[in-house]
Amino acid sequence: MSTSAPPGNRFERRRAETRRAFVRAARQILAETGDTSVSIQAIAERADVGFGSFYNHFESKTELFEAAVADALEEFGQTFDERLNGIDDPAELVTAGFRLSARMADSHPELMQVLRRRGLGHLYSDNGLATRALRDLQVGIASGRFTDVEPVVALSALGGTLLSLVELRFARPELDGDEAAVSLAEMVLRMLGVPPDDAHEVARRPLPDLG
Amino acid sequence: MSTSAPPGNRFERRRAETRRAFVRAARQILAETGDTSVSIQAIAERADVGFGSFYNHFESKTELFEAAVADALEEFGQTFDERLNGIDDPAELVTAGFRLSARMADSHPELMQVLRRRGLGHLYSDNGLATRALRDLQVGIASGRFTDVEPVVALSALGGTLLSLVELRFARPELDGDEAAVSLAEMVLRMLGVPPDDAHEVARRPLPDLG
DNA sequence: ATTATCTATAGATCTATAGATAATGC
DNA sequence: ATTATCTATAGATCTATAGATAATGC
Repeated sequence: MSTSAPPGNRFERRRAETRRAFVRAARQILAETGDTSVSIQAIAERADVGFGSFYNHFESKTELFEAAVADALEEFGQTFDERLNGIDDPAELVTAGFRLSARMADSHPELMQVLRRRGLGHLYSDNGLATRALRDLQVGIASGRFTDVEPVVALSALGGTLLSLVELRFARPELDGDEAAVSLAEMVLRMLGVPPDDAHEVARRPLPDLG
Repeated sequence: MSTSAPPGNRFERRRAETRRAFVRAARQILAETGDTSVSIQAIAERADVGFGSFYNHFESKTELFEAAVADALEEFGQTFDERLNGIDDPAELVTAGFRLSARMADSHPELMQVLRRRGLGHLYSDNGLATRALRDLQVGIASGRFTDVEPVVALSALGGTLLSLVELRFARPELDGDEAAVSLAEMVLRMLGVPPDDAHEVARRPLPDLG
């Protein structure tokens, strides 16, 4: 039983590390300029990895950037899982998710910029995030917490508003992010059929430590 | 008084036409693949214009694609102005705007794909669309039709949900677009503080011909 | 012995410009 | 006479690969 080593032998780990370096560099580029016409050479330099290695891991730049977006979505989803587990009320989950996202725009700008630039295109792809959100929505509908909504349309609206919050955080950094998140979450709860009074209260309920 | 000629002499019109050809080609590319790393040569070919002409109009590809997005937003805004003028109730405007957008995803796919790929980044820039939406929101707030919302946050949510509807249209073409638009508009109205019963009724009210 | 990484490079492609051509104004 | 467009091209850059090197497995 090894103490901390990831799976695979040293060879495979080394290979995986090179791949990760490429993905990390691609994520940085997506976050900073979003300009995917950058040369493979420039990406390899940023990754501090030999140029030719690229072809051991990816067939094209497109493939690399796809992997980078998937990686960012995965990390975002995992952060949600870690921070929001234990919240049972779907309405509270929405609020907490929005507030956490606003916070992450400050604490994890690189990750959130990727989301901002590429998130919309993955609203309905079957990444962990969309699946998870749909499940939470269905729980809320089944329990009667959410009413008068169709799951797919609600997923659409939830994703769109979340992205617009992220966009708002970056476009208007002078605004109070948490306040905007609470305000938007309240609106989204009403949208999901939560009575206005409840929505107001739930959105402002103290939340577990979001880290 | 000339019959149909746009402003400027023939020279200027010819010049303007070349520029338009570039913008049109750039819009097509944004709609089809969104891959802005396409070569200037390829763009010029698609525009059926000499390659060197590019530099008479734009300093860089980025500048061209910015112009292309602005052009699409402008056209979208003008379509709204044409089709939705005469609708006084801000709540009805929201519904009509959503339904019109869903329809345009079918009738003007090229335009709407540009919006889908680049719209989020222009939610808060001062293009005619955002300005117009903010004005309508403020009218609604002033008249009491919309309640419990902050204008900027509401603008954010409105833009995000609209984009998610467009995304939905393209990602799930098998769904009934108008139905989804009505359903989402109803949710958005609740979000804007319209009482659920009203929201249900208004979203389904017969609308003036949207063309 | 095997396999990934790295370096070097051929060939393809792209950008930006210079100079020729064509269209229009006056 | 003026100005935009077009063609041709120099120089820069990029991609994809071949072959050398380094790291690890067995």
